Amino acid sequence: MGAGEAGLIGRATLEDVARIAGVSLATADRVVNRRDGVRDKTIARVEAAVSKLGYRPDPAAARLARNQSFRFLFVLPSGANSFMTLLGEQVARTADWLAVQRAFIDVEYVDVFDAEALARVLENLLPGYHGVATIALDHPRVRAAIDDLADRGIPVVTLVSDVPSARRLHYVGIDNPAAGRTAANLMGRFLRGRQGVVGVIAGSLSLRDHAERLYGFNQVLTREFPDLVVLPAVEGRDDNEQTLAATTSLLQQQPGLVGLYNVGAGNRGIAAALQQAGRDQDIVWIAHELTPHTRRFLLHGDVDAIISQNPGHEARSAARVLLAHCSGEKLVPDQERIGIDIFLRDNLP
Amino acid sequence: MGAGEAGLIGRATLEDVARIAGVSLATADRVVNRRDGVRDKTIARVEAAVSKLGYRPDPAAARLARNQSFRFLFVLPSGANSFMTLLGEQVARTADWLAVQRAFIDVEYVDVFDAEALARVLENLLPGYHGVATIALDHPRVRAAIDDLADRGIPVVTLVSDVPSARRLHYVGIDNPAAGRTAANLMGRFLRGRQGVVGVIAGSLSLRDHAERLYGFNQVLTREFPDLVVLPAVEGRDDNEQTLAATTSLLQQQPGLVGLYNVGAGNRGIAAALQQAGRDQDIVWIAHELTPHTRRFLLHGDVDAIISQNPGHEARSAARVLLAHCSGEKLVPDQERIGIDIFLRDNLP
DNA sequence: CAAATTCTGAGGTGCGCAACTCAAAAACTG
DNA sequence: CAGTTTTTGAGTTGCGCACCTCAGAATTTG
Repeated sequence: MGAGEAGLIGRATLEDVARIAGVSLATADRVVNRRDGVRDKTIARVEAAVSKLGYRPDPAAARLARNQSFRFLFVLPSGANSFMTLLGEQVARTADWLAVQRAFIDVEYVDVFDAEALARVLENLLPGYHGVATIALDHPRVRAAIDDLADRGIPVVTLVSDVPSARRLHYVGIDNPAAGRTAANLMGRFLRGRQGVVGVIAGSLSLRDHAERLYGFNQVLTREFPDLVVLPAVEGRDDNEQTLAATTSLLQQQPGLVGLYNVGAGNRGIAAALQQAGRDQDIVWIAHELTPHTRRFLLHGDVDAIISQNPGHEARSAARVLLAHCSGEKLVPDQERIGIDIFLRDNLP
Repeated sequence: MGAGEAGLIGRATLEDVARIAGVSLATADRVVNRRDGVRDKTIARVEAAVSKLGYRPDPAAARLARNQSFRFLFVLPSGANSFMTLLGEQVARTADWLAVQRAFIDVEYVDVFDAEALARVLENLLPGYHGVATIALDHPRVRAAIDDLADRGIPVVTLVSDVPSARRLHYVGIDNPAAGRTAANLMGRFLRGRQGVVGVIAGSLSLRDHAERLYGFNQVLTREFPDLVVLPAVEGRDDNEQTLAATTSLLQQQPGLVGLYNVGAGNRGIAAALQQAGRDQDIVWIAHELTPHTRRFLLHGDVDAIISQNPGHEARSAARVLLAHCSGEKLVPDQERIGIDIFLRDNLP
């Protein structure tokens, strides 16, 4: 079963091309691999044969012959909230999957909030790496480190959080302003007909992704839902304790609170605060990132919607982008587009 | 750049395994390929070396050596609504991508509603195909045809619409009851505080996916939103004209209509009907499948939410599942899970 | 027209593996 | 212990390609 039958389907080989073009294998090879020393007329003949036969070099054989392999470094945050833990797991599984493609992933962990530490890792990248993927921090030294790597021909992809001004090859992650707008849209519609105040909690306003989400959220909510008033964001440092405290004081100071948007992590803190105040079912709460915790809160009806990104997709996408860049293969662009997922209780995976 | 360095990373080869195990290459090969004629003691020695070195056969080299290739048939509906057109395009792009993996896709078109025709195609499958993917119809003869193929060792994956009772290898598509529940959830929340009637339009109640969505929709709406009354579904045959007519008469007969759920295609008909009645902004309309048309309706504020599935993901997933099955590779399960996408105006791709 | 230059053909090697043969060695049998 | 069977070693071939050499052919130049 599944045996042989190569000739049946007739994938054209370089030898076929050479025969059809009436040249030798060596010349055909020179043409397809863009080596010089071939007359234009001959090149045209070979290319005609290529397109006539629909010849496409077998990438497996090519990689085998070139005997090349790639090594990538993933730099992930060490202070692990649930989402980052998921991402770490997915990177590990991606490594497994990539090994099969003759590519290898190493992972290094640095403190999320420590831009200097991240920059140091990038600056001291060991030789031998063909690419880097990292959760970037938008900081001058990080940006410089990324540009340096780019200058050295080492592609960098930013993961989850971008540094648009740096010469990174690619950003793998969601459109954060759009995510914020989406949250606002849901918030506004879920609160239809109610007036009141909407609280916002962010991890840190100096995290680019959080700031962008906030921007989008405010934009849509103030413009399209004038019955609702958005409070200034308070910082929870992506930490459950601090977020609990912040939420509790928010609840006390704002009796008219009808909605809560958590831009970052720390959702367990919010759940605890709402429960203590007995308002877990009544306040419309929108959170980010589907994790075991937020999933539970959603199923219980505490969280009303989760805006999320798929860590598995992101890990694989980062790897694919790096690999495709290094080996000159092309990729399917819309396979690498990370969507803004909306999860309600009924469409949970 | 990107050159060589194979040995640096040290992917172990079979030869390494043989040397470490103190056996010949031939014996190592016998063990890893489960050929017999090797003593248990020797097998153990080789396997120890395999795990010690972390040896994993290079699948590219293996496929090259086996010189095997696969051929799959995709059976798609010919009566093309927008979504099916998208799916067709994505299958074509997948074919392109698969060619690189030494696998080939042929596409055949049959009428969506003609179960007999579909069954005939499956029954008369040409030899040489290693697998089939099809938008299935839940019909006895189709089911029998699928089971027959399964008996002949030809894997069948159902695409978009399933036949759970048949021995298909895999279903690539969304959980349709859950999609219906998701639509109901959104409908209920978007209509918070309003009372009235919700109309439902389906392509055909004999299409399994439509019936399932309907079931989920009714279930949630009646149970959780008692202020809303769901009308019996009317059929639009996934056709713009018929759907226009159905919607128009619905609008006339139901002055209290506040929501509209279209389970299938024909959304252009709905848009026209709503516009003619001047109710395009007022009625909450939830539709399925993100296409150029529904996208436009969503941006205009006519459609309030789109429940969708990603045709590109589905096409690639079907191909990956078939390929992995045929070549005995394993796949990443959650990469093959098709999610229920929710699109609002703000999170459109 | 000869010399210099540019092209081209023929051939080889190796990548890691599958699949095979054949002979030799080791392990069992009676 | 001879005879049989099972296990192992050594080797070959080919998959499609990349990359290399070298000699000979075709073309251009002086």
